[in-house]
Amino acid sequence: MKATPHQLLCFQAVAETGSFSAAARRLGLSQPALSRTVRLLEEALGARLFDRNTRNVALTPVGAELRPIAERLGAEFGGAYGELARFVAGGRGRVTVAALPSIAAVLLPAAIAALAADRPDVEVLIADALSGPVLDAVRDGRAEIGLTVQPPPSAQLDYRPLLSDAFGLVCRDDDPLAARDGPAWSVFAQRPFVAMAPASSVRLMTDAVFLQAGLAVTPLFQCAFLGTAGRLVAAGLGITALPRLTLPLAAPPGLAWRPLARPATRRQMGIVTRANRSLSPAAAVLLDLIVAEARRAASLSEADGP
Amino acid sequence: MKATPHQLLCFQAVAETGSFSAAARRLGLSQPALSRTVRLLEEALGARLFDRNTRNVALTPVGAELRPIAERLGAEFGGAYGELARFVAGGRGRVTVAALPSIAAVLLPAAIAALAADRPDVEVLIADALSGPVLDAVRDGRAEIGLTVQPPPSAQLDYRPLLSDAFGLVCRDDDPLAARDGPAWSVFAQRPFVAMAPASSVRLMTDAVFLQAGLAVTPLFQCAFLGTAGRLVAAGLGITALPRLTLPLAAPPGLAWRPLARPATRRQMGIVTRANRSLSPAAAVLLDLIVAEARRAASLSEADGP
DNA sequence: TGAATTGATGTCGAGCGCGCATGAAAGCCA
DNA sequence: TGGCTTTCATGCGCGCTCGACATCAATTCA
Repeated sequence: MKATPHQLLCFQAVAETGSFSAAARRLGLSQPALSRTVRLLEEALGARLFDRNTRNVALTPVGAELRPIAERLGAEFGGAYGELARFVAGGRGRVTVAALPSIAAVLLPAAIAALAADRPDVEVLIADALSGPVLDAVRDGRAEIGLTVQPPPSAQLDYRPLLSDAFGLVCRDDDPLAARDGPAWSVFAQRPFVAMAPASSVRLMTDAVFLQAGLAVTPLFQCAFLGTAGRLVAAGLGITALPRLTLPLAAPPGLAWRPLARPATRRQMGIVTRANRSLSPAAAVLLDLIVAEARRAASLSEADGP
Repeated sequence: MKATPHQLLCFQAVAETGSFSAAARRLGLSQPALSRTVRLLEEALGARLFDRNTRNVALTPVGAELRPIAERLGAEFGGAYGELARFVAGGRGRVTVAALPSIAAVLLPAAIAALAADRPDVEVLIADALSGPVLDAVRDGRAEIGLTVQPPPSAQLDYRPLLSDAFGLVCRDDDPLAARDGPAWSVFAQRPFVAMAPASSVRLMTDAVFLQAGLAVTPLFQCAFLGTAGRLVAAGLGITALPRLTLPLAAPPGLAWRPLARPATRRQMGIVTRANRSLSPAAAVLLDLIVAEARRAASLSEADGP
C-alpha cells in the first residue's frame, strides 16, 4: 500500500528513457535493482505500469496515469524540501528580537544590515520594550532573542553577556563639570537630575547607585526617551547619567560625557534566550552577527572592558 | 538527504500528540522505534525538530516550519494515491472504442449503460468507422477496444470472437420471397440488389459470397448506412442481404428477414485489442460487459450459435 | 526520598534493496 | 537460418535499515 519516493523516481526514469537499462545508468543503479524496484511498485499499486518484453518498454494506461502524478508529487516534494532546506540554512524565516531601545540602537542596526545583505528573505521584527516585557517576550516565545541588561537568573532563560558600558555624567559642554576628570555620583545631589522613566533599565541602575551610595537625589524630570533627556540637559535644565554607548541616542550637540567614579559603574548588556529551546537557524545567524557587532563595539570603545 | 513519507508521518504524530509514547501508540510502533525514526529524520534534515527532555516535547522553529509542509505533502500524497487507486479499480478513466456501426449498435448500448450505472466517472468514446480504420485505431493506440469482424491474423492485434450472426435475405414482407423458407443467395442474381458501401464489412462479405458462388450480381445502389438500405428495400426498389442482428438498424416496418442458404453464411463479430498491451482497468471492465452482452445476445438469438 | 512516567540507548533479529552472475527472448546480420 | 547482441527477468549472497525488547537516565509527584 506504500509507494516510496524512490520507487516513483525509478518509475519516472524508466518512463522517460523507455528503457530499464538506460534508466538504471541514469539513476546510478544496476539494471536488476531497477527491475525489482519497478516490480515492487507495480505490486504495491496492484497494476502493471509497463508492458514490456525483452525488446520494448511501453507505459500501460495505469502507467500513463501515474506519470503526471509522479511528476507533480516529485516537484511538490522537491519544492517543499528546498523550502525547508533554505529555512534550515537560515536563508529564509522570521526572527523577532525584543530589546531595550538603548541596546537595540547600539547593536542591532549593523547586525541587521549585515543579515539583510546576504539573506534578503529573512524578516526581522524588533519589539522594543523595557526590560521586564523583554524577558516576558522571550520567556513565552514571542521573541527568540532578547537584548537587555543582565536579568535575574532563571531556569527558563539563558543569559549571555555581550559587553559592558560605563556610566558617565552627561552635561552641557560649557558646564564646569565637563572639565572635571572622573566626576563622582555625588554631583547629582547638588544639581537638578534628569531621570529616565521608572521601569527603565537606566533608571533602575541609577536608583541602585544612589541607594548604595546613600545619596538623596530627587529627579526633576522623568523621560521615557533618551533623546528627551538629552535635550533637557542641552537646554540647561539639569544633568544626568548615561552609559556611554547610549550617547548617540541622546544626540543633541553641545553635550559632554565624563565617566563617573565612586562608584565606577558599568551597565552590562547581553542576550537572553529561552533555556532548552533551539533557535531558528535565521535567529542563530542573527545572534552571531549581534555577538560580532558587540565585539566590534567593545574594541572600538577604549574605555570599555568586558 | 532523504525524508521518507513514513518519517514525516512519525513527525506529524509526535507534533500532534506532543508525546513520543502517545504517538508511538497511535502509530502502532514501539516508542524506541519512533524515537529512532525521528532522530533519523532530524539527521537527514540537518536540524533538530523537537526540543525535548524526559518531561516535555516542543517543536523547534524548524519543526514548526516542517509541520505545515508535512501536512500538505501528506495530503498531496494521499490524494494522488486515492486518485490512482480509483483509476486502477476502474472507477475513473476514459475508454475509446472503435467499432463498426452495425456491431456498435448491437453490443455497445447495453454495455455502456451498465458501465455508466455503477462507474459514473468513466468516460466512453465511440469512434464508429469501417473495419480498416477500426483496426488502425486499435493498432496505434487511438482506441483500446475494437469491435469488428474477424481481422486477418496479425502479430500486433489480438482477436477474440464474440458471436456470429447469420446473413439473411431482406425484402418487403409482401414480397413472395418472404414466404420462402431458406432462400438461396442466387435470388440476388434475379432481383435488383441493394448493396452496402464498398469498404463496409457487409459488402466485403456479400461480394465474397457472390464470387465464391459464381453469381453475377450488379449492385443497384450503394449505401453507407443500413437505414438507407432498409428504406430502399421498403420502397420496393430492391432486396438485400444483412446479418440478423443489424436488422433493427435497417428499421422501417414492413420488412421481412429470411436466413439465406447455399451457402449458409455467418458474420463473425469480435473484439480486437492491441497485442501485448495492457488494457486500462476501465477498459477491462467495459470489455467484460461487452462480452456478457454478446453472450446474452447470442442466447436470445435462436438462430445464432458461436 | 521513593515510585512512576517518559525519552534515549544498546542489542539482536528480520526484511529489504543492492550488486553480481546468469537465464531467456527478441532483433540484427551475415 | 543460425550465431551475436541487446535487453529484461531471476537466483543468490550481503549489508543496511528498521523493528521490538530490555534497560538506563531524568524529571515529576506523593
